[in-house]
Amino acid sequence: MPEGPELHLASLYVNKMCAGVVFTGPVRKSEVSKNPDVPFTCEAYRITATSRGKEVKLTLTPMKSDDPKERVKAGQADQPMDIVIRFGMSGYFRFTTEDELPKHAHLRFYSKETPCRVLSFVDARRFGSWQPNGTWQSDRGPCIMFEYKSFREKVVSHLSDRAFDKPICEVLLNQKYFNGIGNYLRAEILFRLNIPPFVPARTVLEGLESEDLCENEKPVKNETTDTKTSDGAKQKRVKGETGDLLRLCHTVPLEVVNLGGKGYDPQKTDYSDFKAWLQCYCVDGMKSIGDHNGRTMWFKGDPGPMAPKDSKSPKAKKRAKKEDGHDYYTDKKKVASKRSESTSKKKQESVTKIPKKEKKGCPKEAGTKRRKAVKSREVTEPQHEKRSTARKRKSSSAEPTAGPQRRRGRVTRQNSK
DNA sequence: CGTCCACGTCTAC
DNA sequence: TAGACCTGGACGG
Repeated sequence: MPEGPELHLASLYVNKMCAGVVFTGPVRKSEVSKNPDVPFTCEAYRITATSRGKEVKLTLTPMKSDDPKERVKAGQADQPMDIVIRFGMSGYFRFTTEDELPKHAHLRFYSKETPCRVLSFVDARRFGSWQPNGTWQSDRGPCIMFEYKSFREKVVSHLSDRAFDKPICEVLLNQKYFNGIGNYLRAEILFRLNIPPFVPARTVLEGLESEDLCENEKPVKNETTDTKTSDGAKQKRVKGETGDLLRLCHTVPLEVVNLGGKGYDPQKTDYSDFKAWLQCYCVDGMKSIGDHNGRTMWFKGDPGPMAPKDSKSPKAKKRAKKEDGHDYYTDKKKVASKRSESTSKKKQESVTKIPKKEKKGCPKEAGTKRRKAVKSREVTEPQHEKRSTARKRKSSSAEPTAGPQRRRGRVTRQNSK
């Protein structure tokens, strides 16, 4: 469960489950983990957590002891220790009894209770990592959810950085500026504003103010914001009910936090609320192509000018290792797209592939009905906005029109040229 | 059974 | 800009 919202929900989970619980002894690591040992042991300590972007920090705090001398002799901690954890693609926390330890529980903290319980950092793929006595990774930027002001200022004041030469969808994954945004969030955010994913990032971001004028506005109605029609330059007309791109990098993740559940976690029972929340990522009827790093970008409509010509894919990798020298036959697969057209106008359509049957890789609803999207046409019709919670769930089964609609329009494609 | 795909970094040619 | 690093679920044959 890896994007900002999931990491934050994980920290809330730890604080809730471990409130009042006393832990004891050494912190234990699985045999198979290549991460460092955590040199901490204490007769009695507590655990609390905080999150920042895509990292969680656990703080182990020794409880007061009547006999400091004894403690020191026993090699016990008397000072708190912070452990900074990154979740990789599959990390999460679980608090269980000792005999219910989840498979892949790579870092464990034991409680002092008698049927003892264990707080585990579970990580099936082991892409996650931790650092004892750690600090927030220095090259990661401010948290998009809880350090919004500095996050925004940092982006706006660094637009000349070459990092912004790339397509906006790829820049959104750059943790130096967007700490907490991941693959599903970038799709949902760009979708809400109808921004083509492969448009140069700087083009989309320049003109945004370092201060979010939206912040102190009420529910903000159709605040249409003027536009200093005064010839040249940018006209700020941002804002609307939604806000600009940077603001959505803050509010959209918070929506997931407010869903409660566990965010992206197909195995979870309350995963359906999250699935119902998704409007674009893995949604039927949406398009998807691999970006320049081989990550799947989900979107609707125009891919934008910087879309990969020949959708790359780090797939097509390991080819038989038999022996035969000749096998530079290695890749093919999605190169299936026609080659037609060619120069002149960049008509896409060859790059975008619409899900034929079921998209692999996107978790199906276990047991329940799948989410159907408006396959026929894209809804342009204003629906009744009804924000609020996604408590409904269920959303009637056979509803063919339960999908994502709600186009807000107003793209604000500024830029000069 | 085998292939493809997955919420993310990392480092090496 | 490729791989490497991993496990496991969904599909296809």
